[in-house]
Amino acid sequence: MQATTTSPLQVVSDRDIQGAVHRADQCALCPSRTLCWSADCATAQPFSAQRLAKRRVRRGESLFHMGDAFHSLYTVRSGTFKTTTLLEDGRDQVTGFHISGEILGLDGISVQAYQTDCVALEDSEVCVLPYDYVLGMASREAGALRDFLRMMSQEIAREQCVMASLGTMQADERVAMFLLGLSSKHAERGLSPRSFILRMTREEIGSYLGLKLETVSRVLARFQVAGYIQITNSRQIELKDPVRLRALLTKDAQTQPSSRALSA
Amino acid sequence: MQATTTSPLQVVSDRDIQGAVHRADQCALCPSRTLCWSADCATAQPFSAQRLAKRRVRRGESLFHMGDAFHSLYTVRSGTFKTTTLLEDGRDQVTGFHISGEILGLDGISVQAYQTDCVALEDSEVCVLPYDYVLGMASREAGALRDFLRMMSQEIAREQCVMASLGTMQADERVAMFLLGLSSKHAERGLSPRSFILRMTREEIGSYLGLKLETVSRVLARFQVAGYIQITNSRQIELKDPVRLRALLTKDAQTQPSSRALSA
DNA sequence: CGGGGATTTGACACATATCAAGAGCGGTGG
DNA sequence: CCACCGCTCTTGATATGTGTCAAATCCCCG
Repeated sequence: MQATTTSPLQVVSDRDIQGAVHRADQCALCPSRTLCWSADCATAQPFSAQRLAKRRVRRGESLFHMGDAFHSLYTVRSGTFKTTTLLEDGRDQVTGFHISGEILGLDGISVQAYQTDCVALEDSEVCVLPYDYVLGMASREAGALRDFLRMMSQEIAREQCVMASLGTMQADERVAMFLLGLSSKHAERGLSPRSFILRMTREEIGSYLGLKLETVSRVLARFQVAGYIQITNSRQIELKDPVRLRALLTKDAQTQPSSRALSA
Repeated sequence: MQATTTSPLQVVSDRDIQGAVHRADQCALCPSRTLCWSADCATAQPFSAQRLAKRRVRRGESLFHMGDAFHSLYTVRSGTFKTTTLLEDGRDQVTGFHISGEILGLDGISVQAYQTDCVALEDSEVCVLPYDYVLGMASREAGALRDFLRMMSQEIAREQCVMASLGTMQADERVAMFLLGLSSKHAERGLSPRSFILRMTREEIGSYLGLKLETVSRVLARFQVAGYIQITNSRQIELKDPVRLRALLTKDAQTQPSSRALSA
């Protein structure tokens, strides 16, 4: 705990200082190293003098709230987060689930206030990237700028993908896409793409996919009966047949079993 | 037409050279000046030496295709564009409508290839922003970097908003939000927020909102009967009662007329 | 003036929401 | 250790919003 050390970081809030500071070289051990933008930075420009604060967020706690003043971005070091938006009439919707290596808070830049709530779904840890620091980094280091823009662009593309699924797919396809998306995220991180734990509730999945929790539950049940997946204790998922699961997304009406066939 | 002039721009493709070049000071007259990122740049750093190519895109023509190599961003000078994604099974979905001052192509940065198709809905014109030029600009000018990140962040936030509407709203609300969104875009540009032309078809609106064209048509018809809007020639829209239209979005079940009430 | 896409409108089907009840599970406290 | 509580999840019966199919009209464009 060297939170009192003089630091080049200008806008680290009190809450952000809570966690221990760590050196860039520790990023070499970070599980999200190859995915983490700040780790890339560390490679591009040795900034061992720099210190990035970490912050722990326990299950159910918020990393930031909608409307909070925007000062920092965060990269997930460990754990899982959900981001949600609150609609005018009180309903809210999950806009994303995020695990190690992903950047949180990008939507806050435009209005200098976070546009979403961000809550940990399990005990988690993030790196704090003060925005001033990010801007400075991006100005000085062409590589950092490029990487950062790439991540923002990726987020835009990801959301377009979700929009497409919400707009054109039916329940079976949405859930299949959701499971396969989780699977490939895990694969990118060297974790098993076939077996993982759902850290979110059926309701949260439904909110993300524009479905009700009962529908999510029923679809998962059908997938299990069809032998596509195996569910243990509601949360432990094993993809028994990723190929047929993926086929649900590319179905050309006539060649694929309809949802009715699945329910039979 | 000085397309043969030696230019500092490295990666302007042949197609991009088609249009006339123009000087930064012409941006002073650009209708999207206050919204256009490149115009802001012009203000921040005089770059009268720089030349930005323009490009005309006629109704129905593509500005870029999904999968095309990514070299440039574009800002809309005049006209209207739609961006669409193609799903694996052939269905496609409109992910956005764009008018003057908006930036196109942001999703291409991450993979260096456009992730969407972009088609003009009427004869239109764009400024070409070669990405190398944008990167250079962002490195040299702190203000340009900030503005650019702000626009990307805004795009992320916009998409989150659409996701929320696709996920939780029903047809009436989606269409109301769509109309009000168009209205405020027009207001930002000093155009009438009450009266404007829909440059897109019912099918394109439906695709954007995750509805079928018939549903869009029916909702608009109900809105007209209810006195919320006035439609002339299918495409000319006048918002007769924006307040009640907005109230549809904030409805607390009991106080608002249901969709059934509207249809009666 | 003709033709073809866009739009409207109706009847009906169906996927998903809604409502409801019960089971499973983990945590907590006696 | 067990009993209880609350939350999550499952499953069934029914309701309903929207999709689907079809036909007629409109209107823009050549």
